[in-house]
Amino acid sequence: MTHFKILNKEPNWDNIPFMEVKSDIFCGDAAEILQTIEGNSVDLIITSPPYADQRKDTYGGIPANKYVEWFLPISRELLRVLKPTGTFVLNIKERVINGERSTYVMELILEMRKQGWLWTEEFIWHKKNCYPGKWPNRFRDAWERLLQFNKTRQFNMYQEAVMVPMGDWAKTRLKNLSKTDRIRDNSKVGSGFGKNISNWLGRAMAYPTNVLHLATECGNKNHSAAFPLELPSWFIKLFTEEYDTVMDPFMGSGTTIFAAEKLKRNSIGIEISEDYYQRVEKEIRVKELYLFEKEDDYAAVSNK
Amino acid sequence: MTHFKILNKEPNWDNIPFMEVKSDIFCGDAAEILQTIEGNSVDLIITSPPYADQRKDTYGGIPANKYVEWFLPISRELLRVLKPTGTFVLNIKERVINGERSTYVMELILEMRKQGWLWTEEFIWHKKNCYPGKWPNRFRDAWERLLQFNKTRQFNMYQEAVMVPMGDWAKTRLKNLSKTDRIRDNSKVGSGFGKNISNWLGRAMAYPTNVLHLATECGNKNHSAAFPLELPSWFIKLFTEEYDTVMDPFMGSGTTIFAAEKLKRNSIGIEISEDYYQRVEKEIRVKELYLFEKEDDYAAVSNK
DNA sequence: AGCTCTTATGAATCATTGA
DNA sequence: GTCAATGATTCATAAGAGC
Repeated sequence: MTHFKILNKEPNWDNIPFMEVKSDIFCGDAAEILQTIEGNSVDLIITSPPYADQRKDTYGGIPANKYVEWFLPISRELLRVLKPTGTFVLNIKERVINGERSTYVMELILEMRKQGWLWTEEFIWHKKNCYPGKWPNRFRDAWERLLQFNKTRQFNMYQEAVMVPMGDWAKTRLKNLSKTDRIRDNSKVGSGFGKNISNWLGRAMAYPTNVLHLATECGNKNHSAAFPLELPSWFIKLFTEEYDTVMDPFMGSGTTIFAAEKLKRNSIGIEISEDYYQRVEKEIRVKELYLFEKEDDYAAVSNK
Repeated sequence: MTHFKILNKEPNWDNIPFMEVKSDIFCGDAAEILQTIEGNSVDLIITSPPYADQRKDTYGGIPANKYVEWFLPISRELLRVLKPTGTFVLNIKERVINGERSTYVMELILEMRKQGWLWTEEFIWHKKNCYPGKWPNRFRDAWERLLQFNKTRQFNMYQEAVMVPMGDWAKTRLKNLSKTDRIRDNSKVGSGFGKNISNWLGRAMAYPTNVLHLATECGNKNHSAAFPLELPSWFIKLFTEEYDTVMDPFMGSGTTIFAAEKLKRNSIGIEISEDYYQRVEKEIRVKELYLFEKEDDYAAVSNK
């Protein structure tokens, strides 16, 4: 009954969303289901598609040399459903084949650009607790690509939503502004304590970089999530506002969908595996039940 | 006279190399000079060529759309001079052009594979102190690629040489090492953190991953190094043994050459800028002088 | 010696202006 | 219309100074 605790601590019910966002999930092939989705309707697509030759049981194991031609019809549909201001974040990493890194990711980027995608940025997900192991000619692989694609150069980005706490230096530095800071500032702004430094005042937060340090999910719930909840959460905060629509065409265990719900974004999920689909649907229903219970609690509270 | 201090503290001269390794440096165009180098003679090539449109003053700033065709003749020669067991580490990062990441690095990888290179691995250099800045649609760029290419699948790799301390105790111990301790240790063993410290650390060592966390060089003397000394040092230790040959066809300020000297590897450097070349040559001569002085000191000590 | 405090700056990127 | 030059923005790190 964890939620009762939460309820007791959070008596201001007005702020709690009640069925405000919805999660539409579909079971089926991504390329086909996508055709039923309205164009220019999605604010953020974030997904971790099956990597080549992996998860054979689920996706039939796309061979590395067929990967690009398999993905291109999907990325074409994604381009269609995405809003002009939207963003597509693709989590992917090439696997090692015969001692070499495979090149399908690079080929995919080049082909997607031909489709009209802009390859705006490549974030690095540094996996702090990557899989252990030892090989004679290779170290542990501790990073994955997070490729950012856009439809236009004018996409939405809400940088303030993902600012991180600043280091301790800020406090001391602001107390005693160094000579260099003054000089630099004066030379550029030319007016004593310029704009820059006043921006620093009272600021405890800094903008992040394009390197994300996240651990992989370690809680084993029988099914492994492609990425930790923080990963889609970070991009959802960065590229969408509340009540925007987030899509994951390879939903898997539903990490993206649950991150969206938590952040009050509508979401669309597609999953080909009946098993995964059922599990996510069940979890969504549990959440709905929780919300209904909360409605009862709300009535009880207002009766007091 | 800093080195006299070091000498006084370090009377055991036997461990110090005396002109054991040589550094051959050339001033000229890399593609041309390379043709004079013997085939199958180099154990490790590590370099940071000018990035597209970068370093215009030195290299004329190769445009992004000409980059691949500019580099391919060089990489062909590098393939020739590298030993079959050798490794080529290429430090590079694509720049942003018109809001998009440029694709020349990916195209280069694809073309180099056609030349016969194996694209074995991609290390990430996480630049902890990356360039500041703020833009409406982009975060600070905090990483660069370190592409590993090989001639054959049977390349030399000495993983034990780059093992890292494990656990918090080791970290704080390392952090608290005084400067003189580090210098003394380096000068004696010539291989990063040597005997003394590894004794303190005991057996608590782990293999690293393919993500390197290094700051860019700070407090430099007028000329900027492409990468910090630790970067070539790490790869030199990983891919070569003492008295092997290390090459940097874009020597720049000579970071790779000095790292090789310090680790007792022979080195070959090529640099097109007369200015950079002179500076490196001068520094090499200073080191030779230092070694001669040391010989005198040795005589003095043994007379006691 | 071991702290804290001070100082300097780095393969950057975007919007704007001027040729 | 293109293209080159300029100004504005800004944080983590290390070396050095001071106690």
